[in-house]
Amino acid sequence: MKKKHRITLKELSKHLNLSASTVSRALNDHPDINIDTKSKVQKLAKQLNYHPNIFARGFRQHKTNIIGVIVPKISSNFNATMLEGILEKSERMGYKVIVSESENKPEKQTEMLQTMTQFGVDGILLSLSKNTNDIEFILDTMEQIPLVLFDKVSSKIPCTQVMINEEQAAFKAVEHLIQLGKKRIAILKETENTYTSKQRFKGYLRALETYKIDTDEQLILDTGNISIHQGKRLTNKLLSLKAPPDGIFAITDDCAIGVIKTLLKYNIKIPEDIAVIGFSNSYSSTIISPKLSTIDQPGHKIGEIALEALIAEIKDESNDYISNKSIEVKTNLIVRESTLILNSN
Amino acid sequence: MKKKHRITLKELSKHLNLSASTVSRALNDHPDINIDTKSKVQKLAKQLNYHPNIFARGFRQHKTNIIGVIVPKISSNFNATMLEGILEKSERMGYKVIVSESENKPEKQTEMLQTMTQFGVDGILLSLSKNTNDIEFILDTMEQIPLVLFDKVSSKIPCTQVMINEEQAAFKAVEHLIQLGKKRIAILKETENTYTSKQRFKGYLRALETYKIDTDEQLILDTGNISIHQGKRLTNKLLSLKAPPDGIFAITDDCAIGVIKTLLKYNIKIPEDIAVIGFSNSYSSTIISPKLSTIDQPGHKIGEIALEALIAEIKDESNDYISNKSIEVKTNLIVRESTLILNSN
DNA sequence: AACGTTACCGCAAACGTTTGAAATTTAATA
DNA sequence: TATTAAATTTCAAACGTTTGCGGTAACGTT
Repeated sequence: MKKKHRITLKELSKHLNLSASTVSRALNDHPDINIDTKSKVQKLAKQLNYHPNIFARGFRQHKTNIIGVIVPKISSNFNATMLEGILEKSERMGYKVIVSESENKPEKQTEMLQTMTQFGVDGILLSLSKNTNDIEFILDTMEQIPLVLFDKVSSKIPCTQVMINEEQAAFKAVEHLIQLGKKRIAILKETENTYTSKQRFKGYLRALETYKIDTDEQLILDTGNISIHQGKRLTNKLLSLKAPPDGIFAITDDCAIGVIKTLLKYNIKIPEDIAVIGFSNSYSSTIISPKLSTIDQPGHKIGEIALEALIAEIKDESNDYISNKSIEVKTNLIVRESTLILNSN
Repeated sequence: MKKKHRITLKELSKHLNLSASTVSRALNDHPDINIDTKSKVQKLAKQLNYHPNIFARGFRQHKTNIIGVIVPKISSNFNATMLEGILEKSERMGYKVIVSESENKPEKQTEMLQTMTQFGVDGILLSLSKNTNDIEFILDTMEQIPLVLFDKVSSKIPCTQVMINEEQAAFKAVEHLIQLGKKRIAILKETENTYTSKQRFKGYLRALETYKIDTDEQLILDTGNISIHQGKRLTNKLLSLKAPPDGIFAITDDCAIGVIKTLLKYNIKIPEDIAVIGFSNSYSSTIISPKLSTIDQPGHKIGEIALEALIAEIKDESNDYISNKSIEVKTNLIVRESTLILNSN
């Protein structure tokens, strides 16, 4: 299909009997240009529906006003929510966003990182894939263009990172269980020491310690690929214990849903016999019955803040200063039926 | 932050003692170039990590290899799934994708359409916002660049469209209910005549007609904003009928989930007393208990096909030929607990 | 009247690549 | 060997914009 002819600067300048440079400056509100000519130019530009050729401009200015976003999986609701935040903010800041997903494969992530830099994005927003062990390439691209990590971050990478305080959020979740009167609280976490899993586990431990509850190895379970299915499996394991738990903290909502489903299967009362809490405030957590208590992660906000931070770095002219601050976004405990014990006084 | 120097065509050509044009052609596998020089050039290019400046190229060639995608809401799981299909396919075809969402607001949609064309995308993939009444602007942009509609489409817009056969899918759903022995089947649809709602309603009617079941106005309910909440409300309405239904077809899974929740509240047996079927095969449909029967829409595939169709149009040199074919993607009936009647023989 | 300032505008180069046409080399044919 | 054809390479222009620098005109100041 043939594109329609689009009016150019030169043509515009001819219409006005001005030089292209003057028109360019007028359009860009350069102080050298008389206010009257400015308005004249801008008026005609609007009239003729002139729009600068973004490629000529980008070509000239060595910047694209495009930022790249890489997430593990775009169809995960939480990632999509963060993306919304990013999109909304970027639009307001005059940036375009190109997105892609690593499918949680480090190779794919490397590949995307590469194509994006090659493509010429001004900066990259990255949420780490699972099993990102080889940091090399990320460090490489960081030398080329600004990069900020969000959500799935790593302290090994020296750049600004935007995330929630996982440890504190997990602490809140477990504390909530304890305040319900629960004493034997299990945690379902990941085997691999992802940043997320590790931090949430730390929060779990600190909560127990704070409230003087002994940890019990039997109540600390982990699995490779945390999911509904694994939630079910681990719950079965917990139930076969001589002293089963009275509260379960699953580090993802999905896993917690698996927990609830098998608890229901055995007619175990939730939360009276066993209370359950998840993490994420996913949509499904409101569908399952009993509704799942969980930790709300403000995805939208994380996205917004990450984008802001990245743009700040893009605009920062200071040479190869590597900024390195962690920005933590607050979480909220959301109490629903799976931990809601009605006062029976 | 300062970007690293990237090697250019000229520099590369100097290294090789060749002209820039030869190098350019060698890299692009032009038949004029000797095979030996080609390989020599390509080797050094790789070695020096040469990558063409995308903007210089886009500038020169008047194309960007970027395609724009606009969906109503990116955090809707189904949209995200289609996006995955688009991303995957586009990557393989050498296109970048920039995405944005209209938030189901026609004004926003128009705005996005505009910025994308201005930006210079090679084509647009659009899933229509609700209440898109003013088609004017879409028609306008269609004159400028190729555009294909997907999922949320409209027969009023003369362009190629990729979608599921809504009518047939709805027919299947209702037929399934009928084959269960249900006679009084209600439908929960949208008040506004969206393409989707209208087609699904047609399928409902055709199924009843095919199986010689009279329609009953009382069983045809609609609501403005179809949702869990509305599903609950409408179910209450249905249950207060003198002759309540024995099957309910909700045109979205969310709505169907609302139905199930209130049915459970009144201890109505699903599916024995009332069977329920939804539409979409959303993640939640597997979370709710009983698990929801539904229609699977192959989102991934729709995305892929839509992208293919768009690229075909982009590459189509024929002038302003407006292609106008509908591509229908097959759906599958998914039977789960909410319509699963065990044979009691 | 001569000079310096200021305000405004145009010239021309530059960005990195592609591409039509011309130029050169090589091979093929008479 | 001369001539033509084919294969390979180079030249130079072009794409649309921005920007350093130089130029002009108008004005105020000595």
